[in-house]
Amino acid sequence: MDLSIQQLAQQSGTTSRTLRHYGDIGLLPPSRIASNGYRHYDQAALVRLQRILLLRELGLGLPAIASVLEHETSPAAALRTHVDLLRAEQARLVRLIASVEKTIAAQEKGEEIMAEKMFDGFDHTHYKEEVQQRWGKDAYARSDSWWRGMDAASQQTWKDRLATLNSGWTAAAASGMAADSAAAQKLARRHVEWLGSIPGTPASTSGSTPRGNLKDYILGLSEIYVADERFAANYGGTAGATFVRDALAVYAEREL
Amino acid sequence: MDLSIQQLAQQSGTTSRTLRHYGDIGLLPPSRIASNGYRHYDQAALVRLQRILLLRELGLGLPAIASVLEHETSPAAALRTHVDLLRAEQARLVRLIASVEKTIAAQEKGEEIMAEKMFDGFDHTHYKEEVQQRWGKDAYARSDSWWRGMDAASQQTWKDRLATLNSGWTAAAASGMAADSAAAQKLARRHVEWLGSIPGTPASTSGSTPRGNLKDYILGLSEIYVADERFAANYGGTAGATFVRDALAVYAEREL
DNA sequence: GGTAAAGGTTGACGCATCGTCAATGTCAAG
DNA sequence: CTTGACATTGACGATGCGTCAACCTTTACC
Repeated sequence: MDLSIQQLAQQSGTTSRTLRHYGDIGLLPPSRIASNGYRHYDQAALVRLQRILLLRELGLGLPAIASVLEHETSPAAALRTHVDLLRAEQARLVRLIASVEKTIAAQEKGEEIMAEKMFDGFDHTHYKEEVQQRWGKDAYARSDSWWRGMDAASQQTWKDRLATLNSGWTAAAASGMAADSAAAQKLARRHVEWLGSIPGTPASTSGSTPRGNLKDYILGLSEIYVADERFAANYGGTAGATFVRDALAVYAEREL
Repeated sequence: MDLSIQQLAQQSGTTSRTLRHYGDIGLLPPSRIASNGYRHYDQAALVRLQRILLLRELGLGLPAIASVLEHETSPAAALRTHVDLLRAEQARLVRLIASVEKTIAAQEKGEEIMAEKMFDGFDHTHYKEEVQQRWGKDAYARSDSWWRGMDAASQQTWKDRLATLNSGWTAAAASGMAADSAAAQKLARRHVEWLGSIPGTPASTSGSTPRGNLKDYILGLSEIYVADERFAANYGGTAGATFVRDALAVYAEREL
């Protein structure tokens, strides 16, 4: 029951070029190569390909797919990580669209006047937004390789810290405590410290960026938590996200 | 008031490498090149750079930015097109996230059993979803260059057709007519024809893909209209989107 | 058996956007 | 004169294949 490369391509909905590429990078080697050089694939290869395509549809990169298939440890864990990345990207797009629409609206109001003033004020007024957007972009681009560069233990530690933080925030928000209470501020500090473990951001200690950036970064980030429902869901709803933002804002003003 | 490349980079928040790149591709040529080869930038260049960076933050690609800055005709129009593309990408992510979460949930329920059955049934059960997702991915990747490859007149024609369609659908849905009525079916036919003007999709006439794909493509697409609120907004709310889906489904079953 | 049409192979370039060396030149300061 | 900061021009890398190009095999038909 051998399949030729074209047959496999057609069955799975990809192209033969893609299959040769997967073969080249070792992601899906042909199960047999005939004496004339032709590639042949068996049923196992078909199944593997289907899994690859599924993971690809879910947005994983080819190296990530390879690592999932090799360390056959719980695809669910890999997917859970990935969904977080997707959410970050999704949140970025939400802000992006809002920002573009705001720009369009502003331009339509007074094209002539705005045309210059808008760009004049760019680096001052829009600074916070810029930080937000840049953060989203950079972080997503780097987080994947960063994440996969960690060993399993570090990954677990990182996720544990996140889980602890989230449950702490949720409980604090539900208890009705004040955002500037000692307990909330303690959470805020831990949150900022946790953020520091993500490289390539103003909060990362390895960066040589001045602290002024960090404050704006935290303030911008906390606004995202409120503005985007996806984050809000992590903190027990909009009220929870608002609480997180307020606590972070107080902390940023006081300590950064 | 000349600026060196480093000064400009620092002021604008980019890197000197980026500036040299922009110079190389002609997007932002240095206003003066000294006899020693050093680049120097004046105030006009700074303003231009700020506009470039703003557009980049909004997600435009460098060729798109160049075309906006050259044909200085209404940046709003360019942005409006872009926001549509962003929305498509955003919709794709929404579906992607939902899909990944569904996968995770399914896996957590019965890991051992599902692990194989899931992938067994992949190409049958998930085919529609695959079509949806692939459409979103491909379309976004290609639509930008496709769109910018058109002359202004063609762009206008295309947008007019879309606007006409949308208002037609909205009106039809509001009138309470049946999805299989003649008027609705006429709209559906026009809708499918309009879809054919987008290259790289099963609906495009230039493609040599068999008609079986087209039917699934249309069915998958119409589901998106309902599932995603962004599209629904185009058709006068969820009810409108449902109407569009039903009408397209009837059309697909009868004609494709 | 000849010939043409499919279908196969291995390169290798291209795309978008710079990051990141490498090798080298220039200028201001000690 | 030497050192160090700042400048230059290449050129590779990364992502995931699309798209030729040049060439060989197999199949089908006359």
